[in-house]
Amino acid sequence: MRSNDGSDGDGSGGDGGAAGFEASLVAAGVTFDGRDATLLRAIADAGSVSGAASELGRSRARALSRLETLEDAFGDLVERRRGGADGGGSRLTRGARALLARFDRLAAALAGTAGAAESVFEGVVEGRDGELAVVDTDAGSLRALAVGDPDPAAGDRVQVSVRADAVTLHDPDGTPSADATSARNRFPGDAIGVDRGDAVVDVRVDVGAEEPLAALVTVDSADRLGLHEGGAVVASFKATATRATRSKAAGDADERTE
Amino acid sequence: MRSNDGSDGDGSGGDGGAAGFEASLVAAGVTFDGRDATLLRAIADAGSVSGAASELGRSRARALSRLETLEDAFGDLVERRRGGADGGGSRLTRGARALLARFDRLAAALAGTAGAAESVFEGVVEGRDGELAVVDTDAGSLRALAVGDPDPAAGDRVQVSVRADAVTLHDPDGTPSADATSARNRFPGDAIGVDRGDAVVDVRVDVGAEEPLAALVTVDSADRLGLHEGGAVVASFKATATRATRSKAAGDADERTE
DNA sequence: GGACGTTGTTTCGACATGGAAACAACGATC
DNA sequence: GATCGTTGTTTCCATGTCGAAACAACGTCC
Repeated sequence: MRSNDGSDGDGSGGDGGAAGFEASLVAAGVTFDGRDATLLRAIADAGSVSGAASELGRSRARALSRLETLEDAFGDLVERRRGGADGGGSRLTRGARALLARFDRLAAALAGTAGAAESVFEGVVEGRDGELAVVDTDAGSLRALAVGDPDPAAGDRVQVSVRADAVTLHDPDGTPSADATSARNRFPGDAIGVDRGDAVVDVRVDVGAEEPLAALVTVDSADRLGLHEGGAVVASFKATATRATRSKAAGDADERTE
Repeated sequence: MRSNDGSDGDGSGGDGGAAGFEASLVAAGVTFDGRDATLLRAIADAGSVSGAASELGRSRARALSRLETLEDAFGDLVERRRGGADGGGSRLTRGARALLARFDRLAAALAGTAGAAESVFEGVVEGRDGELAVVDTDAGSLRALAVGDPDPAAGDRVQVSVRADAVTLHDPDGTPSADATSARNRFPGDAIGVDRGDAVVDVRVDVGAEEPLAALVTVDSADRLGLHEGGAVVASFKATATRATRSKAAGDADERTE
């Protein structure tokens, strides 16, 4: 099992490179990326395609052409008016605003995902229960959502990932609530890393796997638990917040070239 | 507040289009995308760049050129050998395998995130406590991680998002555990949608906001709670699993064009 | 030494992308 | 009717991307 800290040194070059990643929406073979979002926003701000193109240092013909391509794939995005007061103008459709919102959410989700440490377990699927898979890992048996194409079947080697922000920590002597908590994956272990921020704490828990399980909790929670390095703790996370994907095969062919 | 079901009909065109989105890594102005990952994997499989290029229907010269560009940005990726047994060959470096792993994790995380319904609340930041923000929403006051660039400050209008898989449901008559649960955002409400799958249940909870809060729980949990449409339920989610980002301004200029 | 199959490099040509420029059309305003 | 500033459309040109093809170099194997 490995912990992946999403901000581990991608470098900071390039236009979108501050974050080290980019996300885009795809439909009908057309990609809606940050450049397209910028164009739509500039149109909304300027109230016209010509104003937006000028602002962005782009050719109006190309901007219009791009809008047509995007509209073919994503539906109407810009209402364009020729003549009239102000000579004409353009405004975003509801569809455009929805598309931008979706793009923003994707970007935010990615930023949230990339910024959140994620623990990865290696394991083997022991069985399936509908959308859930029971996976045997070094830390013990756990339940996870089977995702990917194709999703993992019994016997498959999988990688199980869980975000640090999905992990809840408990006092090992506490009485677990009888309601939803018994549907959670639970692992007792020892806190081997406790890094305090202003209001949140990064915790690493040795649950018996190769590498520690990462948890992100509030300072309030940590204090309430009396959390300290070396102390015993119980980590839990929902089955539905746990993902199992089939392990990828890259590198298997290396032995052939030796 | 809106719920965003990440799989809401993007269409299924294009190479990566089945999922409706793509993510890529960026370093030094160079983008590492699915096409690059496919090339690296084909090289590992074929044991040579020429074999890989042939398999992919690409020109060898371009594949080699692309590898050089990628290596300038991401470090050594392919060890290439000219002559020798088999005439030569190529193998992936550790760095290449790490890069592929990182790309896969990003893709998997995004797939996991996008496939999970996400509830979005509108709100205003009332105050900050280090990395956490206290946000006033229609559903009530909650705590969330302040993310984005710049991250939200007191007084900012924000969008608060929480994944359905981060939401835990409780019996309203149950005794909350005294440990970590009191650091959670908690909202009582009524289940207005209960859609059962084989092993997981999509639940929508009316918590008093404009749109319902989405939760993804196991069938076991739902049964244990006696969850049914119209029934009272308490929803909770960790502050550290909640994100607050500043609201975007697109569309504000629309009134100017009226 | 010749054969083999790879990497290394270059040239050519086709296609895609995108800015600059120009002409045409539109509808409100004066 | 003329003016204005937008949209609509087209052409031209420069740059970028990428496959096809060819020549060169390499090191093992026969």
